[in-house]
Amino acid sequence: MALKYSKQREAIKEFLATRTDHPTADVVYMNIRKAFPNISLGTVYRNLSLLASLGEVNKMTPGDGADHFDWNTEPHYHVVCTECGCVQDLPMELVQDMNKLAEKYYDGVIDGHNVYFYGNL
Amino acid sequence: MALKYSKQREAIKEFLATRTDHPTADVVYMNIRKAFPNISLGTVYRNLSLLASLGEVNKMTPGDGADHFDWNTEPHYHVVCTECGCVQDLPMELVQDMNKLAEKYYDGVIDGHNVYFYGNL
DNA sequence: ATGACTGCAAAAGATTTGCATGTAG
DNA sequence: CTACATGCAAATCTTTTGCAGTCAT
Repeated sequence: MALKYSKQREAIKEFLATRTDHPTADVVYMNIRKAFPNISLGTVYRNLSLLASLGEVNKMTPGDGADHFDWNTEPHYHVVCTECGCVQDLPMELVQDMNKLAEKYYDGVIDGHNVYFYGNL
Repeated sequence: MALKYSKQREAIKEFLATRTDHPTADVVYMNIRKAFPNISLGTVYRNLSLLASLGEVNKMTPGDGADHFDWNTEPHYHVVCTECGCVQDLPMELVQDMNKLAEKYYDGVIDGHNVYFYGNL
C-alpha cells in the first residue's frame, strides 16, 4: 500500500484546489480531460476516494444523486443552491448560530444563490 | 394532481410510522411485500418521493449509497452507525452542544452502535 | 523486478420512467 | 368516465471492479 506518484492524481488535486465550489466526480473528469484526454472516469473515481481516505479531500453526499468533493478539509458547514444544486460553504458568522439553525430550516440568498441549509435536520 | 387514496401508499406510511430507525426504499419494499406480494419497487419509490414532497416523511442521504426515509419530520440531527450503517436520531442533550460538535467530529457509542456525527463538517 | 496506477469496458446498485392496465372519486 | 395509481420491465445514472498493460521506485 505504499503510495506512488501519478501525474493524474496530482492534476486532480491541483484542480480541486482551484475550486471554491464542490465539484462532482464527473465535473472533475470533464476538466482533467483537457490536460489528459485519455484519463478514464474510473481513474478519477479511484483517486478521489483515495484522496478522501487520506484525508486530503472531503467527500460529501448532499443528496442530489452524486457525491461532491471538497478541497477544504477544515470542519465547516455547507449550503446547497436550490436552483443549480451547487454546494457552497456556510459563512462563519452563521456557524455561530448553529443552534438556532437547528431549530428551523434556513433559507436565504448567498452570493446570488437561493440556498437552503443542508444539514441533518 | 389531485391525490387519490391508495392502500399501497397507506401501508408505506403505516410501516414507516412503526420504525424508529430510518429504512431505505428497499427495506420498505421488502416489508410491504408481506402484505402486498405484488407491489413493485417502482411504486414504493414513487410513493416515498410523493410523501417526501408532501412533507409527510423526510428523505435523507447519509452517503452509504442509498437514501433513507424518516417518519419524524420534526427538525433533528442524525448519527450513522459505522458498523451497520443504520441511522439514529441524535439525543437532544447533544443537540444543545451543536456548536461544539461543529468544531470537531463526534465519535461515540449510542445504543450499542459506534456512531460518528453525520453532518456537513 | 515489484507493486501501484492506468485505461477500458463490463458490472453493480439505486432510482426513474414508459406503457398498458387497474381503480378511486 | 377520467385522472391518478399500479405492476412490470427497460432505461438511466453514479460508482465500482476485473483485467491486461504501464510506470514509479
